[in-house]
Amino acid sequence: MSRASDRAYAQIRSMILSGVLPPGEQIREEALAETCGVSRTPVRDALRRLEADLFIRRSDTQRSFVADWSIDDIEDAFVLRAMLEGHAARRAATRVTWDQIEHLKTHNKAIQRAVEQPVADVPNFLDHNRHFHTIVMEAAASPRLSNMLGQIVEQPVVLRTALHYDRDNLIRSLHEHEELVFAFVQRDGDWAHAIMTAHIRRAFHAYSQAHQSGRSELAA
Amino acid sequence: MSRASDRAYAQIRSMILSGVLPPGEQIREEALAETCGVSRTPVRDALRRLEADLFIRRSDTQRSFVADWSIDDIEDAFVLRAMLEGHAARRAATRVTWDQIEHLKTHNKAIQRAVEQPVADVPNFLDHNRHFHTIVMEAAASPRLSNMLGQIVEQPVVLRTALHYDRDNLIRSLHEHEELVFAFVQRDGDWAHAIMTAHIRRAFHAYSQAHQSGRSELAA
DNA sequence: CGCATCCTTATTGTATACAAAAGCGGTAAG
DNA sequence: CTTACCGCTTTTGTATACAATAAGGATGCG
Repeated sequence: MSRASDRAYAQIRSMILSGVLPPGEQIREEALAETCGVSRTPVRDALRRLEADLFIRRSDTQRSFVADWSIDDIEDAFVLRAMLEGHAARRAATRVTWDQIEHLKTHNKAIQRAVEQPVADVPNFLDHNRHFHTIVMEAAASPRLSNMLGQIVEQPVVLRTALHYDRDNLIRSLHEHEELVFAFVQRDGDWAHAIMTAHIRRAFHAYSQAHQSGRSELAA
Repeated sequence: MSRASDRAYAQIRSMILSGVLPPGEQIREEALAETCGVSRTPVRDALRRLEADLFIRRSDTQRSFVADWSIDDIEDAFVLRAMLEGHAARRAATRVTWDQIEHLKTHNKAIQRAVEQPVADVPNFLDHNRHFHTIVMEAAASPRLSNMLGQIVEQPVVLRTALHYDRDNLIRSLHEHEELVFAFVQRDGDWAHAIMTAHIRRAFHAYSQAHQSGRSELAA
């Protein structure tokens, strides 16, 4: 898409995610335009998209505010993600190609290497984890499903989740990926669905626990 | 929202729904601006919203076209809608307030009146049907779910579906709504889920049949 | 005759100026 | 002391002009 409105979108989004624009903060188009070094026109464009993504809310009188994501909101997102990605896994089980299965195995091996490091290589874990899930979505062959998941799976949340993973969670995550591949090989959609649902819900509980124990640092 | 961009949105939307802008037609901002009697700015605003509503698609080079859905796309959307709205019904069953239940009953009575007309009053049917589903979504209390469903439930498809409903389908639809209210009163999430899933899938098959038998008129 | 490339034209993206509307504060009346 | 109203300031909405980019067609080369 267009350069200026894209930059504005990415920049405002990252400002929200990094906390520069805290939840509840009112958003003034002109101020953002100055920050991003563009005029209000592309900023307004970006705000529209961010509003559609639920990063921004508008009052009844057209004022924009940074959305406030409570832990409940995040659980909500995880529940939806579990449902959608479980559905994707079921579809994928009967559609995935042998070539895709090979790719999934390759990524799992890379994840294994990342986990087996003396200090777990989280960036690599995340990278291959993302590719793994992307391949599953491709195998599910439902553009709408991919599109919706893209909106729900906020990488910052994924990042925070993984950052708080202990080794046990990392290994469990890997094993779930491996099991999912087995289910694909067996063309067992129900099994794939169950594994993926459990995979996402375990991730939520890891996030939730880390978030609770990490409250003090946020409050400080 | 703002007057000009609202008028533009409503007008363009109705042009798409009425077929003045047929599927696949390229959209030129300036031409629409002239038609709506406003400048390009609010038209662009409206196009963004219509794009989010999937009334409009954009090519990789930023050209806008009236969306054209294949039957496979539509089935895909219906499957997702059944899943999401089924989930919403389950959540709603344990959260819906008595006040909301009263509203649901009111809309069902209005739907009944619309259906009982000598010639079914489809606009009224659609209007109260939409309100009914909106209340269910509100009762489900998941903003993300509402948001995603808003993207998936393509109003042109809903409209066409209802336009092709025969009286039998209209009555079945009403009965399903009534059953759903019963399930809510019983706080039976599983029942609500099942009814809603069946409701959506019946709608798909009605659409599918109407679409097939209606091909000739579209081709003409 | 086919195909690549450049040039023209059509269309979209961005900036700026101005208009409309909402918030805010002060003042005066009850 | 409260409240309603008025006008000033801030913020958003719209129009217009201009810049950038993509489509379509002509021209020249193989």
